[in-house]
Amino acid sequence: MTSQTASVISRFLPSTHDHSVCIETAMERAVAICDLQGLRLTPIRRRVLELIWRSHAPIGAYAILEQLARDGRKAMPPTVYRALEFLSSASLVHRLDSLNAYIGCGDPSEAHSGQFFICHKCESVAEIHDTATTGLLAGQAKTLGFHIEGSHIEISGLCNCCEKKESLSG
Amino acid sequence: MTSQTASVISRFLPSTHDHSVCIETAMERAVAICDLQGLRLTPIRRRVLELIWRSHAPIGAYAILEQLARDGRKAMPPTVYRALEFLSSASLVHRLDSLNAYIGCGDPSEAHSGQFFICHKCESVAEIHDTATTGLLAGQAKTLGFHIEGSHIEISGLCNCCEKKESLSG
DNA sequence: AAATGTTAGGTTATAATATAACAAATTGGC
DNA sequence: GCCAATTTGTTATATTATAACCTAACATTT
Repeated sequence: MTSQTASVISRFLPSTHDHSVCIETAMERAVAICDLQGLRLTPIRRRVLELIWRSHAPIGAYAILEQLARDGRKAMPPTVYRALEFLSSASLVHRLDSLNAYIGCGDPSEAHSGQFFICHKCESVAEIHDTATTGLLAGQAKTLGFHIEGSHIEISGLCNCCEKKESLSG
Repeated sequence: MTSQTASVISRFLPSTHDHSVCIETAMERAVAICDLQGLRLTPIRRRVLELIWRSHAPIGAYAILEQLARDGRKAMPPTVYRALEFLSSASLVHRLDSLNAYIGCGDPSEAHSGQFFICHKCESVAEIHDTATTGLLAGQAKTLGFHIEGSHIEISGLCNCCEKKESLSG
């Protein structure tokens, strides 16, 4: 019954997966894309992106700041927010408004705003890009007389893994 | 092509409409619903709700605080946030995460999270409740192995009225 | 009336998130 | 090297949100 219109950008992965591979792949893609698009992935921006990917869960600006401090960099908030703005505008990361936090995007090939499923227990996130959903919303917008420019679609709940744990302890 | 599954909770209204009617209707409904559900719409909560409705645009907690101050109340932040939590949980208002602001809900008959179309120019908001959209997302959630508990769907762009103005000035 | 429980609101302080404004340094093109 | 543009540093502050503890109001039972 699920439509064929959705591309899954990131799934819920078992906690056993080798996340270092995710990070490496993401960083390589980021370099390639910035190269292609003439964007400057400076050391700070690169490091912030890497820190976001290293965090399994969405990470906030000030948590990133702490990590930078551990690197020995004495970064201040504007530094981080600037890097986040750059990365967001390049779709290398997405901001999750419901958490005031950022998550890496595995498919930054073009500007987009995905749909996010956020587990409020383990804080893992899956991102999809479902054109059927955006199509329906576009239809509704037309009816309302509204010109869509961007969207934030964040669904909260429990991933399978956490739901199982809940039912065991319940 | 628009589905029949969407109920429009609030539309984009001409700026000429008599908003005092909106406010009165909303307040009467709120009283009725709280009465029915045994919820206590205390003076502060009532006043905060009214202030949210009086604002045509989504309004933030500190703007509400200022308004309360003009009433002569010397309210502090927790007072407002408590009222907002009460009103949110009763679906009398919705929080718009993308704006850190609140908007009144014209159909608080049951707990729900709607879909919001937010004009970033005039700041007006339309709310719909489209079961086709939520149905699609539910299908995607099933595929991902995710148990949905709530959603925040916020679409930003321009309402018809503002789009016309843009094209004139452009 | 006194004791108790429950809910709402008051008060103080501070945490957490984000940006303005301007100065300095770095980069890329010439 | 020099210019122009971009990026980063720095200081200060704005904005949003909550913790923790106290008091008031009211209802129920004793």
